[in-house]
Amino acid sequence: MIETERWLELLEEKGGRITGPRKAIVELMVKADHALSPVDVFDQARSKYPKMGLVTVYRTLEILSELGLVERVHQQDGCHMYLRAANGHEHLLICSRCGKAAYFSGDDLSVLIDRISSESGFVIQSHWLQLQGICQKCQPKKFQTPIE
Amino acid sequence: MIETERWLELLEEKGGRITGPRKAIVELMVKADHALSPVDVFDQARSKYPKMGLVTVYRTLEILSELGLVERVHQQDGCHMYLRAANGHEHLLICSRCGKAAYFSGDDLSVLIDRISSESGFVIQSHWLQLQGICQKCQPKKFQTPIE
DNA sequence: CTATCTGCAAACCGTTTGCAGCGTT
DNA sequence: AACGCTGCAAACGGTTTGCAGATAG
Repeated sequence: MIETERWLELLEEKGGRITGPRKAIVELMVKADHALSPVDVFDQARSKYPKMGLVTVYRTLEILSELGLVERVHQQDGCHMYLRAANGHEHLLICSRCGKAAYFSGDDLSVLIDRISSESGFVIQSHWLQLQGICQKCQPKKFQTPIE
Repeated sequence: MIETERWLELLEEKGGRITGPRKAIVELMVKADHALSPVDVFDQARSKYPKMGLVTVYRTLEILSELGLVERVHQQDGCHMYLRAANGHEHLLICSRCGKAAYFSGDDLSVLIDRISSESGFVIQSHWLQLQGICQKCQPKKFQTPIE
C-alpha cells in the first residue's frame, strides 16, 4: 500500500528508524476505519507482530501524531481514541454506536469565521468540526443508546 | 445571580440536595469565562468553601454534566477542562493561549449536513464545531506558541 | 430521622519513564 | 560499531471507590 510507504518515508525523513513494530502500527492505522484506542492498536498490532509492547504503541502513536499522520478523536466521554488525521480541509463524521469513521469536506465556514472574528476580537487560527451520527450498518437498531 | 439559582433548582428537581460545596462550584462554573480543570475548580471553590475536597469537585462536575449544564472542553492535548455548556446552537471559541472562552451562534450547517448525510448514509445526530484563536488580550504577544 | 453528601485514604488504571539489551543502518 | 528502538517493570498522576461521620430536608 502506497500510503503506508509514505508514512514510513516521513518517519524516516524525521530521523526515525523503520522497524517491525512501527510497520505493523502504521499499516493498521493507515487502513483503520474505526477510532482505535491505544489498547485496540496494541491488540490488532500483535497479530502482525506478536512481541509488540503497549509502550511501543504509545510511543509510535505519539510520533505519528507529531508527523500529523494520526490524530486524537474526541467523543463525549473523552478523547482517548486515535485515527488517521484529516487531510487538508476534511472533517470527521463518526458513528456514535460503533465508532466507524468517515471523512468529508466541502464545508465553507469562511463567512461565519469572518463574522465571529470581528465580533469577538479573536484572531481565529483554526476550526474544528465533527459530526456525530449513526452509520448505515448500525441503523437497523436505530436510535438506541450508544454503546458504553 | 439568576442562572445560579436555575442550576440549583435543576439539581434539586433531579433529587439532589443543595449543599455548601455544590453552591460554591455552581456559582463558579456559571460565571467561568475560561476553561477550568477539576483542580482549577477545586482551587477556586476553596476560597468560598475552604473544606472542599477534590472528590466533591469530580462528583459535582459529573452531576452538572449529566444535567447538561457543564461540558468538557476539547483541546489539542486532550479534554480535561470544563466549561458551562453551550445553550442551544451556540458553539465555542477558545483562546489557545489563555483558554478564554466565548460562545457564538449563527452557524448554518444544515445544507452541509443534508449533503453529508445523503452521501455517507449516516443519520446525523449532532454536530460539534469549535474555533481556536487568540483573544484580544493575548494579541499583543501575538502568534507566540500557545502556553504549555 | 433518614437518605444523601462529604472528605479522607486507598485503590485504580491509563500513560510515562528508566534502563539494559536488541536491531537498524 | 553507533545509535535508536524495544520491552519490561516500576513510577506517576489523574480519577474513582469505600467508608464512616456530617448534614439537608
